Amino acid sequence: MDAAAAELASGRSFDTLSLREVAKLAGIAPTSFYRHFHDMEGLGLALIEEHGTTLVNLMHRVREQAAEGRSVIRTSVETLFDYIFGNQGMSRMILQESLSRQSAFRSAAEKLLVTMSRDLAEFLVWDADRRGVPLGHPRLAADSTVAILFTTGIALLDTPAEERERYIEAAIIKVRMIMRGSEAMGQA
Amino acid sequence: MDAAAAELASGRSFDTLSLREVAKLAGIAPTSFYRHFHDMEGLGLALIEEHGTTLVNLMHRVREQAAEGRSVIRTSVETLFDYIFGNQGMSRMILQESLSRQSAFRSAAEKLLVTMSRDLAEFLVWDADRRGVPLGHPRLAADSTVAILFTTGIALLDTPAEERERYIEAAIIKVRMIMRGSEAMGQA
DNA sequence: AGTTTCAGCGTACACTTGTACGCACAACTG
DNA sequence: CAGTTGTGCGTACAAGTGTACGCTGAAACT
Repeated sequence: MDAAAAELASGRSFDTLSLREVAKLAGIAPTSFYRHFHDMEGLGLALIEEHGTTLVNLMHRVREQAAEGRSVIRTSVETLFDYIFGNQGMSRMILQESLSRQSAFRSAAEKLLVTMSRDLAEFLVWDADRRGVPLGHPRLAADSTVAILFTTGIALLDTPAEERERYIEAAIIKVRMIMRGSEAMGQA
Repeated sequence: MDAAAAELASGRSFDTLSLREVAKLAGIAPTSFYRHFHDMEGLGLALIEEHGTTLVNLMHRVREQAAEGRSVIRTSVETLFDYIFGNQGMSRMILQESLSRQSAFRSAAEKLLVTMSRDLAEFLVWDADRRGVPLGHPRLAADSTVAILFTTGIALLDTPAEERERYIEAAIIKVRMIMRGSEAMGQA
């Protein structure tokens, strides 16, 4: 799994990755691969699974901590972007597979994004209630936010360092814009 | 190009597509491929180029026509989704490549999305002026809209027919939400 | 102590891949 | 009519692919 993740991080797409290659990088014989996974598909699913739970837990924790103090939006965006930066290969893979054709990968990746969206929606509703500001279509707002953050985050990876700060600020504005829109729709 | 597009439409990802395979599907010998493209990369770029200009022109025309009568948002969303449906393979490829590692593909795909976003922003500003409603961060609003529409559109492809209508309505609400947010930010 | 399970290995096979080379024929161009 | 250019072909090769088969030795049970 480490070998595959490392190769993904260096830009390779998962389906150009061969069983033999992964085995060689992991320092085992090609045939020994089968002791661990039935397939390359098995490997891919295990990778998505692992990073998925990590990511979901991470965002959970961030929202709990951020409630006391700084802007939740800013903290969440920055944390997610940090994670994407630290796990470039996997993040790219998850988003790309969620856009692929019906397959085990696509289901796994989509499940993760849906979970993140559902969790975020739950938080948004709770937070809006607390502030007494009704939201319109909170689930759709969360959906949009997750989509925007992932696409922006991935795009950020190949952006020259000096422009990154500007892009992150732009992402924060985008999220705020969605929230404002949702609030406006909640009042109507 | 037709052979490759057909294969993409059936769910294959571009980089699992081999030169020999494309040649066979096109009914020519593998070596004849080189008479047309220097590379598989050449083929891919030509495909993106072709569909890119088609798509940009299509959206242009839709906005001109839609100005007289129906909701611009609704018409644009429906037209774009129709295009994505009619060109599943290419649409998927463009979006996936825009999320890949720095490469010729990624540049080409990104260029297309940026163009669409710029065009949309231009229209939004013009339309907002006309209605006397100032927009906040129109360029970011357009960015978000394009991202949302493409990701939603691709996701729609593998959605059972009976749920599609609901998803399309959801996409329209998402876009309206962004517009409302942009307007709210424009007033502040 | 005896047995089972686990994780590794080498060899082998049939298949696919990109591409170098040189030849053949059509369609234009002068 | 001679020549150039564009598009096609078959053959060949070295490299890489997934996986079947059966062997090993260590670790973990019973």
